[in-house]
Amino acid sequence: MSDNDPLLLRNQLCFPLYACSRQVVRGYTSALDKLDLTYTQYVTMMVLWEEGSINVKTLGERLFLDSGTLSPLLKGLEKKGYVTRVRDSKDTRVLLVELTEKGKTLKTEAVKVQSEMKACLPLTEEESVTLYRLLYKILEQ
Amino acid sequence: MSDNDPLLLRNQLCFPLYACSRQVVRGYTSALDKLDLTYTQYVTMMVLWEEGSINVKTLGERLFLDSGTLSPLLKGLEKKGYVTRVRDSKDTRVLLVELTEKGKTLKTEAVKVQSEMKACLPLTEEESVTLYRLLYKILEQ
DNA sequence: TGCAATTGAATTGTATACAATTTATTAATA
DNA sequence: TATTAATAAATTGTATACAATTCAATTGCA
Repeated sequence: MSDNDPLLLRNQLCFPLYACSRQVVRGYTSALDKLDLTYTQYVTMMVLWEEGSINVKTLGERLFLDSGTLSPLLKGLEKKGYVTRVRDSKDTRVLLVELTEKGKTLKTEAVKVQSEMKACLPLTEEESVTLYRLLYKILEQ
Repeated sequence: MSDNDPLLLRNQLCFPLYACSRQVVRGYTSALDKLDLTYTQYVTMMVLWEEGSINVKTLGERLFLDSGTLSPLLKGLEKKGYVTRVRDSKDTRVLLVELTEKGKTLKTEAVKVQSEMKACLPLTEEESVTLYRLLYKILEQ
């Protein structure tokens, strides 16, 4: 078991990525309790706060998620009263997801969660930018 | 909707972390098919290739996972014949997980998967080191 | 020693992820 | 136009994650 054994967990890049992602999502989970949102629902709402309304396919492209994840998730958001789900009359295959007033209102609370979470991050502004760029470099490959 | 709106998905650090982690895990998933391992099973095996045997609590500390995830996962690895699960005779609360011969043998194949995956990463060696350090800085907070 | 507190796994319940398949609808073309 | 191909969601099935609870065993200590 040498230190440069590529199979050691501590020599892997994928593992801290995987563990760190879960840790951050876990951190958000408790902060999001007061909004009655899970982390995945939260990022979905973020797209909706930006777009107002969006179809499932486009939403999936933004979040790198497919309908297998989004279909039940969006039904959950509808049940909470944050979005409506309506078929596009031009093409009934397409489902349009739209913010309700209640969903729009939630954004105010979300801003607080966001700054709260950002304050937890033990990185300088410069380090955050570096991390951000490296992650997108991988994502955009 | 201004560009410096902190709630925009593109202004978040958590989102690329979350999306990137899933993308990398998804990449491993297909490469790991030939080993009959999922990604989480793979990192578990990595700890075992390093340690030989380990109890569930210590394994959980290494992987940042709890028994809710590990208990069924380890049963799966046992069913595949890669590990054995035996109670510690000194303290029967403790479950010892140990590599089988078949499990040890698998490491040879895993080395190939590892170099295959590393080649896919669009980062320079220096960038990888930077990313690694930033991720552990967050993980160790 | 007797028993309350602690500990280590397992279990329960909920919510993802995601590959694969299915269903309904629309587009394309012979 | 009649089919075939393609597309968008939904569904199905499997495997995590993880909080919360349970269960059995061990420790601490009055």
